[in-house]
Amino acid sequence: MSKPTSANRRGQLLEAAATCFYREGFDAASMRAIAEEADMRTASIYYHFDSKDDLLVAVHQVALERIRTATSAALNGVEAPWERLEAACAAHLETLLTGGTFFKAVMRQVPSKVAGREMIFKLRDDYEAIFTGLIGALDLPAGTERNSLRLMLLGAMNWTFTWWRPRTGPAPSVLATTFVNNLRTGLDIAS
Amino acid sequence: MSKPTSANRRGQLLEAAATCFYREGFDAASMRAIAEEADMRTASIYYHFDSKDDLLVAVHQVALERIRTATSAALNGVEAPWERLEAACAAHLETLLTGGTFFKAVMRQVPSKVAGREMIFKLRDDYEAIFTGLIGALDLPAGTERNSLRLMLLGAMNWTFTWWRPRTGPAPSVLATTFVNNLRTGLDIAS
DNA sequence: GTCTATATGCTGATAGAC
DNA sequence: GTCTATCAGCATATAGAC
Repeated sequence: MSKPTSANRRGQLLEAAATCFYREGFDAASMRAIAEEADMRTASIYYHFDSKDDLLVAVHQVALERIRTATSAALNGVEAPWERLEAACAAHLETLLTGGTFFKAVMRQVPSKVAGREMIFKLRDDYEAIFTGLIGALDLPAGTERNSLRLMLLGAMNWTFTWWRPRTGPAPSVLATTFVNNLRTGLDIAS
Repeated sequence: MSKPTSANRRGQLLEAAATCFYREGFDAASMRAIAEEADMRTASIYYHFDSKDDLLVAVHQVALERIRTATSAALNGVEAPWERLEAACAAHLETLLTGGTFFKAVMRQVPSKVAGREMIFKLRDDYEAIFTGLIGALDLPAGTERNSLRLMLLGAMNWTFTWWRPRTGPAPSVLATTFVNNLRTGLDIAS
């Protein structure tokens, strides 16, 4: 039982792949670099995964499953619609910014030639549906574009990884409160 | 005068590079593909640019200079602070979404190993300073985080290229109005 | 300015021993 | 399950003719 098994090496490999994909980008990350990060030889990867593209899809599956769980869990016991949205944003940003390289590897443009691209988009869409539900539950002014609102909020959040830095950046939960409050309360004091 | 000159071929090459960088991503775009797109041989590129990295920096220089000009021009004759912000957002989105592949090639994560990375960040920061100014001119509620507000708005806008599609997506100017109004007027009707 | 030809190294992936 | 060894192809970049 203490010998390497397919299962535990697979997880280790996924972590290594996520790290390399995040650090260098998918195309620039070589199978050799991933193997080294996972402390094995290049050929051994192919026992666990059929191809580099497969590895990218698998990283997305794990990452989006984890962030979906975290965001859903943050909603437990929160009742008011705006508080629920804020809780979900806090969990999303917390996971994205401080949850490890896994998520930063995933919240970016998908390479155009990857086999399994459609699968990756589906996984992402499934996760983002949580926010469609939360925004659907809000009592909004007549004529508010809920779809644009969701994309605006997700865009603001997913762009944070381009500028946020561990020590100097605002705490993810503070950022979530700021973003949601900027939308909730009007910023134009003259109106 | 009708012969190829350094100047006109250079521009053609930059367009070709932007197209390839956008379509395939920087790392996946090969010098061969760029050469083919520009209708020349690979070796000829090196007469105009020293390296692939140089080409990326040059694409950024042209793109950011153009979008800076467009956004600045949109402010002419607009006086009210919120209207100025909206006009700038409309110009930004218009250029980004319908101004050609140049801009979509630029508004994305910068590859980590590119020489001239710092220059690219500087160019981007210089452009984004326009928005720092516009948000600085707004009369906002006490305690509003202007920096977070800028990053939120730029994030929402720069993320649009991941989901916006020419025929089905909302017009850029409509999108700008929606984004700015979502911030300007409070969305929480109970407050 | 653009070409042909090529140097040199790295790529993803496979074969087959252990 | 992991290894060594290797394949075939493509990468950026250069040399030098025209």
